[in-house]
Amino acid sequence: MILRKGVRLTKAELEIMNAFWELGAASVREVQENLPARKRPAYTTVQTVVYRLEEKGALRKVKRVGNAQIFEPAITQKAAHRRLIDDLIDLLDGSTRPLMAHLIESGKLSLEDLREVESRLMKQESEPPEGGAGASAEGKAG
Amino acid sequence: MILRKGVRLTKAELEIMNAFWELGAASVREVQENLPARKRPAYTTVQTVVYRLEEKGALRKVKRVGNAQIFEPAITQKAAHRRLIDDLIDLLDGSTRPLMAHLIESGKLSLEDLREVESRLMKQESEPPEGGAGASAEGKAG
DNA sequence: GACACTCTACTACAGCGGTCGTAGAGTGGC
DNA sequence: GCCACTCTACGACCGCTGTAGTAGAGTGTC
Repeated sequence: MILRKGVRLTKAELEIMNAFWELGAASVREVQENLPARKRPAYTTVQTVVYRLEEKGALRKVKRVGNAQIFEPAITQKAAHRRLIDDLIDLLDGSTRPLMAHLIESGKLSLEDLREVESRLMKQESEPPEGGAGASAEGKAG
Repeated sequence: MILRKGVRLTKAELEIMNAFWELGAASVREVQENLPARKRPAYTTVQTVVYRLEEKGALRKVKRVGNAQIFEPAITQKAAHRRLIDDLIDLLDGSTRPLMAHLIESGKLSLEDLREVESRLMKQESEPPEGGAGASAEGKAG
């Protein structure tokens, strides 16, 4: 158990990762061109972030095409989101109450959402998970 | 309308703010001594963070006692939490789905929580908010 | 084999955040 | 009025992030 924290991604990194999760495996060039024009940084900016993501273990090199390196995600979007959410809950002292309360007040959560979630929860309670962690494609390769 | 974004607080800043929210008005010294021993940084570290919080508008000076400055929160804990949550949702592309899904899977959300939230939601729907923003004690004093 | 083009590798830099030290000003006690 | 103590004011440093430029290596085409 213990740490297995995964990778913490910043907003810009997440932007890049989103492209990879969409494209699968891709070159820096492809990713850069896939970014929405409004927030499309210079090629080398994307390149730098991609390299840092590789160092962090969020991307991995898979092959070369011409002289271009092709990368693919080494973590799932879900895992990345999990990390973000866990960090947030940590900041909120581990309580989900303020979170839920805010979601409701801001109208970001509808009754429908709730109902769906609720039914999932009930299903889960009758059929609890095994380990607790639920690792899948986390990437623990050093 | 428009921005009204409030203040973005980091983990360390939040730690300090927690002390202020607990203590009300306090000096740097009081805050530092109130921090749990494990994560109690040097006095000047707390001081620096407090000053930065004042610049950000999260704290304000209220008086002096001896030669010590007394600060108090200029934003509510709720507002700070709101900001954190909004930022997260933004990172999740505005969708609360992954958030809810994760909360359930991680067991951080119980059926009880859900039920409570649900009843609040229903109450709200029959009695919608007035302005939309719902500002309270946000602190817009220059 | 030379050229144009692309990609990599490296470097740079500014801003923020976390951390702290030091010098000097202010204050209270005697 | 002097001293010890406390607090402020300021500066410093490092790591991370966002952003980008430049030099040079690699590649495909003639």
